[in-house]
Amino acid sequence: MDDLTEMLKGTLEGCVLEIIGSEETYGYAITRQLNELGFADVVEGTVYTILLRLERNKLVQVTKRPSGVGPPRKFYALNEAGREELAKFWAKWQYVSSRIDRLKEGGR
Amino acid sequence: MDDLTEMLKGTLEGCVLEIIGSEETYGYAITRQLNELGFADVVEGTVYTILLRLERNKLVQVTKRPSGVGPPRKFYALNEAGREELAKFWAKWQYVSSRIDRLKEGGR
DNA sequence: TCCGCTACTCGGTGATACTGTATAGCGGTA
DNA sequence: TACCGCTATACAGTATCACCGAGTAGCGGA
Repeated sequence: MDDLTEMLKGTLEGCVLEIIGSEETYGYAITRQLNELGFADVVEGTVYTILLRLERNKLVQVTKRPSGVGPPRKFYALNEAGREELAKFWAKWQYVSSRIDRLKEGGR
Repeated sequence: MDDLTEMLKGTLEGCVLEIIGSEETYGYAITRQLNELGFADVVEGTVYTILLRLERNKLVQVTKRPSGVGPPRKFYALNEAGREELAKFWAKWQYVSSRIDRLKEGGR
């Protein structure tokens, strides 16, 4: 599948929120998870910018822990604001994707 | 529904392509159609920038026709390259939306 | 000692939708 | 006549986002 970056704008952050929401985890692992999910071209730099933004917007709680296999990891967990943001994201996604699917089916 | 602009990045252009593909039409009418579809906050300026981009990228054929109720209209129709681009857009949409839905359902 | 994997940071880029303003044709009305 | 509202397009500037590339750094194995 060729370049998906434009289509991921506005949704990749939500995906990261969802991943964090289901389990406390860190940037490098999130990148690997996204790759396995089918977003093969998403690289570390992209995920880290999203994570720093989430931190700056106070949607996550951050805990640094030693790794054993490399530098320390920054673990992320959603706080209350983060959970609200995630719910809003899925509401938007539901709204937008249903309307685009309707357009696709010629329903208008 | 609050601001959808970020989520529409990368998809709004495809929606415009789809609308043009189903019927030769013009900017103002496309805006009204998008509004009725549920994209209530999309305004003329946004659609015109997309149309000018499509024209610049040679994905559409343009015909100017008098209106009777106002200034002349620029009617847009897809050419062969436009139809290919539209097919690619729907393939990407299918790919991305199915993966996001899977993430949403916790399938990973 | 070097390489590869793990792990994070940060300045800069390109694409996209949006904002705001300007221009302009047409009909109705005060 | 003057004005307003609807129709219709264009365009310069802005914000946001994902991405790129380079840098820093810990750890283990060849």
